[in-house]
Amino acid sequence: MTLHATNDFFIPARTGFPAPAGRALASLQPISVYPAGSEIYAQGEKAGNLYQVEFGCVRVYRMLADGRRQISAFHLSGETFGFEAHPLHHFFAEAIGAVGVRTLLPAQGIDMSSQILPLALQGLVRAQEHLLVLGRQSAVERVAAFLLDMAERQGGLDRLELPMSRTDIADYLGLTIETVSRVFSKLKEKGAIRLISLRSIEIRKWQVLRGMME
Amino acid sequence: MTLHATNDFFIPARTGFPAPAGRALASLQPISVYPAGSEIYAQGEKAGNLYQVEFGCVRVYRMLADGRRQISAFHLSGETFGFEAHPLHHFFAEAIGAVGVRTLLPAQGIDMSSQILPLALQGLVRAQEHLLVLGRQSAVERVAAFLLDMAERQGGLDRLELPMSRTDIADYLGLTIETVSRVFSKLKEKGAIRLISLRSIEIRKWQVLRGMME
DNA sequence: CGTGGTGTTGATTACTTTCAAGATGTGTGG
DNA sequence: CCACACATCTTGAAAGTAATCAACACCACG
Repeated sequence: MTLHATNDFFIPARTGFPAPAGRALASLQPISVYPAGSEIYAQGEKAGNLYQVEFGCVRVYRMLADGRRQISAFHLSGETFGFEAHPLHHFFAEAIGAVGVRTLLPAQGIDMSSQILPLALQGLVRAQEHLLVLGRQSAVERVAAFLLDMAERQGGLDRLELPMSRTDIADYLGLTIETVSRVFSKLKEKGAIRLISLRSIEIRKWQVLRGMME
Repeated sequence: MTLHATNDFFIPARTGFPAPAGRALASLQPISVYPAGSEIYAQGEKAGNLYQVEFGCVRVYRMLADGRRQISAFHLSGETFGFEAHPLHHFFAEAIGAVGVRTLLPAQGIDMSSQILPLALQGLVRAQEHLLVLGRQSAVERVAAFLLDMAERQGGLDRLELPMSRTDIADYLGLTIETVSRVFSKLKEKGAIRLISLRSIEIRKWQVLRGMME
């Protein structure tokens, strides 16, 4: 699937998520809109650009030869992704739903390291914290951690939106969709959460979820 | 355990591992020697320094309240660690065996971002690749990936040294020591590896290990 | 030559996956 | 607006993998 982005499109950044930070980095760049499921970059492609999400959600992932997939991160409004240590991409990035992305071109001559470094470090800490979840936490703990993380990134309100499918959640948490579904049901039974719709959740007992993360 | 490093010690960087890269970053800094098991920094401490391993091996990890531990990375000679996005450390760093470390102090006024950024990105890619291992690979695959990674970082020779205990390996791979031990035995039976000693391994069938990573 | 720490091996248990079926939701065309 | 079809999600039963519990072997140290 090699859909291309509709370029040079102006879209007001209305997302329901917190306003993007650090926009000063490249305010002149236009926003590209990627349709649902389209590829932003692929493993093996030339890397170099950075991308800032304006609205929507992006998944960054890696694949094994047999089709197993691990999503290393979801990126919501205001977050920056596309960091690579080498000339070629090691990961895939795809739009979940329609996504508005500001491409930050590597300015020739100008060193933006000091602006980029904090963003890279943010990603590094996030990844390392996720290692703890994948390496040492049970299915329930993983889902609880995920919900709390998503809630926090959306402003810490009781109600949160899940822009991604169960499959995406499973591939992010290192579980199967069935297990994710079962855990959702269990949390629902316990009254910790309420499913307003499939992609919309209300957290009713923060303490229960927090207690599950230890 | 708050052992302190023996400072201002000159130790020739003889390690058996590849020579450190990027030493120009702070060639003036003295080497600190941390004794086996000592703490280099702890979660909650003020962050800001970077550390470059001169010899030995460092483990960086996180803990859950109930004692579960996830090692997010081992750092060998020449590698740099200590990156943090926030003013306080989110992780612990400890010496495995005796370790020589060059502390890179944050130079006031001078912006070293352009030198630090590639190192941070290296760590980011490493962490994200490890996510795939923890999230989607079986015990055997994890151990195989670990051995190949260690071998590669030590020059790609048939013989490799494991500076860390089985417990450390388990906590890095998200397994128990029993499972790690069993996988080692299984690989030994298959003739893929030979245990020269507990901490010294010969890889006899690279293809078998590689095949296990998919 | 004990002694404590580390590593190995075996038996059982527990959790997650896999396989399978059914339910719910969404989008399209009539 | 409804009906159908496909995709996504949920639930159940069986199977598999790694964890846990337990005993023993090995190694380093005094």
